[in-house]
Amino acid sequence: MFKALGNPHRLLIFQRLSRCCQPGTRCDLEAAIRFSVGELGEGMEIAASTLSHHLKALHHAGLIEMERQGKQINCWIDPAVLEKLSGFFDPQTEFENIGGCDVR
Amino acid sequence: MFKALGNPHRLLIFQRLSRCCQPGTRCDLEAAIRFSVGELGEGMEIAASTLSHHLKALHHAGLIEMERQGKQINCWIDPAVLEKLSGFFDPQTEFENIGGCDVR
DNA sequence: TCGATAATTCGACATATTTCGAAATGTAGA
DNA sequence: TCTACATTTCGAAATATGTCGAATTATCGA
Repeated sequence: MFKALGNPHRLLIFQRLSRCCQPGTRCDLEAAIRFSVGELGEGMEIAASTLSHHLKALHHAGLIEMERQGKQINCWIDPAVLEKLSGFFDPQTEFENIGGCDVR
Repeated sequence: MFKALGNPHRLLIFQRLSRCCQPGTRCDLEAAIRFSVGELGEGMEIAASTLSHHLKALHHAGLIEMERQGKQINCWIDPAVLEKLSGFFDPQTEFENIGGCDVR
């Protein structure tokens, strides 16, 4: 997961998807902010194929979810992933691997 | 920082240093667990030069502190780094760059 | 069915990363 | 001062990553 976040383009994509709810609100899967692949690439000077490659890496790492919605593919972050990641840096929390996460 | 944590050896080193205090205890700089370079490499089948290289990368990323203590060099994590990193994954927290952190 | 739009797969290439061993540096103790 | 120990610096080599353009797949609407 950290390897996936270690690339500037992928980190930016992840950050765009991270702002999943308004301040004072609690995040849930339904409220999770969603962007299509094309929208995520806006402002990033990167070829479509490269963008696709990065999204695949993020998904493969278990960081983002993807689902086709008509012509486009929507991406979002499961709030549980954010909680797990946050907990990783808390010495009091015991870290466990997350579902779709690709561990070698 | 995530790029630095993205390597399995470096992540292991970071995790060893992360358990900075006992459950129920609050972490502080004094209580931070410290390991020498040699101790950190124990059990990792890696050349000393490679270990040194990884430690340098972690330090350069602002993840660990290093200080010579006689013949050896001690390493530890500033608890503030753990809090910052934890906060990065909290949508309610505004993330700011940390002191020694190397941003490009 | 055909064309347009959205995204992915593939192959190629330049650049980065990981790793090692040999040599160098810094420190403590005999 | 000389030696042993701990660690770093310096190339060099193998492997991995990031990037692109061209071709392909999937879906919608005329």
